[in-house]
Amino acid sequence: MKTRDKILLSSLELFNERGERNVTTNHIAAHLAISPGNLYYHFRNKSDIIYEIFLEYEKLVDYYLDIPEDRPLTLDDMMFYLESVFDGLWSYRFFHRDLEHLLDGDRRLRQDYREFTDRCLDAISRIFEKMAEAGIIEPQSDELRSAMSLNVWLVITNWMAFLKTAHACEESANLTLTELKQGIYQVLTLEIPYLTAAYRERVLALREKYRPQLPEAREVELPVGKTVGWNAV
Amino acid sequence: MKTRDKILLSSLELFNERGERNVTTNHIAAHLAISPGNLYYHFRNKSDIIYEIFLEYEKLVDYYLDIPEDRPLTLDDMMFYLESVFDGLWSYRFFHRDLEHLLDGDRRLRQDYREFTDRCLDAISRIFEKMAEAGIIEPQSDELRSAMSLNVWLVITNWMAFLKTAHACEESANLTLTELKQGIYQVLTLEIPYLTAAYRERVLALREKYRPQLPEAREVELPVGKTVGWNAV
DNA sequence: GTATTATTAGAGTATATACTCTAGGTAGTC
DNA sequence: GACTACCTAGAGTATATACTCTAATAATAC
Repeated sequence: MKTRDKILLSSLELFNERGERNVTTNHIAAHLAISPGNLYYHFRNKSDIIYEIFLEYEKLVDYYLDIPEDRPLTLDDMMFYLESVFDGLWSYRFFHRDLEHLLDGDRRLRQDYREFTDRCLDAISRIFEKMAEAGIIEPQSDELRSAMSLNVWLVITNWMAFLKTAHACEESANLTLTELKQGIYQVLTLEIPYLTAAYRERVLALREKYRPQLPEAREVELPVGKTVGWNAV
Repeated sequence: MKTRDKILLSSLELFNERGERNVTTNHIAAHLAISPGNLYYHFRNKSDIIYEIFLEYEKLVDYYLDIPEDRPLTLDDMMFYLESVFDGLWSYRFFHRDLEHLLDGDRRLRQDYREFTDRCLDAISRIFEKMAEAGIIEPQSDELRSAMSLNVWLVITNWMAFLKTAHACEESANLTLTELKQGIYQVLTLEIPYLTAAYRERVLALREKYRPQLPEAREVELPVGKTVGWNAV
């Protein structure tokens, strides 16, 4: 593999593990056992590395969210979208973590990210529209669909932050893809009231698969008698 | 005012304006025209300052979310909760911005914040419960109510980040309280399908008051023909 | 007044971070 | 073999940041 690609790969890996804020260009170089000078031969600065990684992320999500216009959507499609989006979120999880700071440091990125968000919101809205056409959910007004889509976006993009801050016990350490995908449970919660009678039971069954499990570690840690909070029933 | 209080006040102000990451203890001291030594006489370190500010924030929100158990809830109550929570969010807006990093730097804060989140989620859930008792929304299962409350929390706490990243045009600069409160529109969107016939129209009317206005600046900046994205109808 | 305590100034330090610069190596081509 | 384009090493730098230390000053107690 070319050094340039190795730098991108290692950067992504370190960013995801430790957070962009805690990874310096020197760390990246050290991790690859190359010199800082070498790294800076391939990239003008740290922002450039981040920007290139964003372009990959963007490409991936755009690919996932390409909605077929020649056929109706199925439940399988919907689950594929959800699974894919959370996979993408996982692979580039450093990105939404320090988003605000990243955008403050790079105008291009800010502009591109805004357009990216707009595209995603349009895609979510379009998915809802086609789900209504397919009889999975009741049709909604454009306005409601837009607002709903935005709520879906907020839940999706911030589920990880919630896990890391409110949920994780120690040091926000080892989060798993499985835990992340419990966000699908939350997204499907948003859809429940709009489901048609024909599909309601099937979607609820799918949703059950993502229901968060009570983490043992946490229960042990809590004082006896205390509620488990967000997960309590 | 005592120097100690002045430090807390200035820190909050600077953190809110520039983000915690961009404000050093030296900045705070300079802003107050005191010496770094003086600042460190009053606080052991930067984390201590942040922690004290968090305690204030926590106290404020706990006060707002104190739910009266001796009478039913009204629509006015609900709007008061929403307005208050967003006011609090505004006053301490630096906090949710760099939350993850702040928690990584202070164990006490991590623990306290987790308990704070749990309390807030319980409060939201309790509000839904009492709104059902008051006939404003249809009653829901415990499980659904918990999941809903969590979604409400996600929307509330991340609405500002959305505005700053996806919405703001330049440098995520001047955000106003009014814009922030458009988050109420999003929260009420979550409630719509559960509203009872008796209250539906009234809540929808309240919601309209918070509907986001198309920002002129943004439309001008966009290429002709491009959709406005999250706000498009 | 004197002793004690609380407060403040301000120079200074250890560490880190993004990034530069020069010199040299390597691979392919004619 | 020499020319060229690409790649790499590694020491070095300017700046920043959180924090310390000492000495001086103000406030208070007795």
